[in-house]
Amino acid sequence: MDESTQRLDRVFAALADPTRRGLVARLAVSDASVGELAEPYDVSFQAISKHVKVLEEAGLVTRSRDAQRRPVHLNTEALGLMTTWIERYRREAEERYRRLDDLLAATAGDGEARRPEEKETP
Amino acid sequence: MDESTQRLDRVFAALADPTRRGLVARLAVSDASVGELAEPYDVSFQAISKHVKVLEEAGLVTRSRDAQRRPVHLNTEALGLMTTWIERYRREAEERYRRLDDLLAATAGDGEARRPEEKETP
DNA sequence: TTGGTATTCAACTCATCGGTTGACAACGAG
DNA sequence: CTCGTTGTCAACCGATGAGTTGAATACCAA
Repeated sequence: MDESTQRLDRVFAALADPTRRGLVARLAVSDASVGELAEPYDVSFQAISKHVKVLEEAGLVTRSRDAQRRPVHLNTEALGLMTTWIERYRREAEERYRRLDDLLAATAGDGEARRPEEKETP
Repeated sequence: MDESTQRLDRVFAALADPTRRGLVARLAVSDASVGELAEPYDVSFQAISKHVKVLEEAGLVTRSRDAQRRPVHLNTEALGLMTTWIERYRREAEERYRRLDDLLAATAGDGEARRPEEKETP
């Protein structure tokens, strides 16, 4: 399993949890301490600390290394990694669907409509 | 837990698995049957069938309903849902960082650099 | 009907995950 | 130094997830 594959595993898994997505949304507004992040949630402080750790291991956040004040900071580069992956395949598929539509339009009435991936008169 | 929150949970969780990301990448090229999808993998056919089910429940793929041939089809709308979520916060954060840089540039040499989210002379 | 092909369902195992509580560590303020 | 604040670590629990194998279903074909 290659390095970038594991990175993608971690960022997608990190955002698969609604609490962690909430933390990311909060951090988009400003950096915050773990205590500040935990305040709106019903779960224990430690649970939020764990969530932040997951985000950190995914590379989605970083922490300034000064003792008491350990403000959590959103890393937009990691978010960009995900959109790059997603958009690559979304665009590839949409481009294909567009070509398929063109083909169907061009051959309209010319016998039965066919999916292009099926063989043409083998 | 609201409906769109659950939907986001499922799409992100679906792409947190390298096998499922591989299936999505494959499906971007063309629709395919479960058997075709399973061929490149070492795991059992049933395991791939399960993965496809996860993608389907996340809304990432659909299946044409004709008996034997049950071709799996990539749904680009679900991919768009994810990028919409991610890009919203990425842009929000990047905009903020840009403003912070501007502020720091404007006040360069004017005392010590400060993070804008900390109170100004309380 | 009897196959054959393609796919799903069911039951099970093992690892991981989100949550809890309790103890511990690091530091600033008094 | 001692205290309070802030945060992490460790051990545990119940649920979920990915994988397995074996049986069942659904349909085309001979």
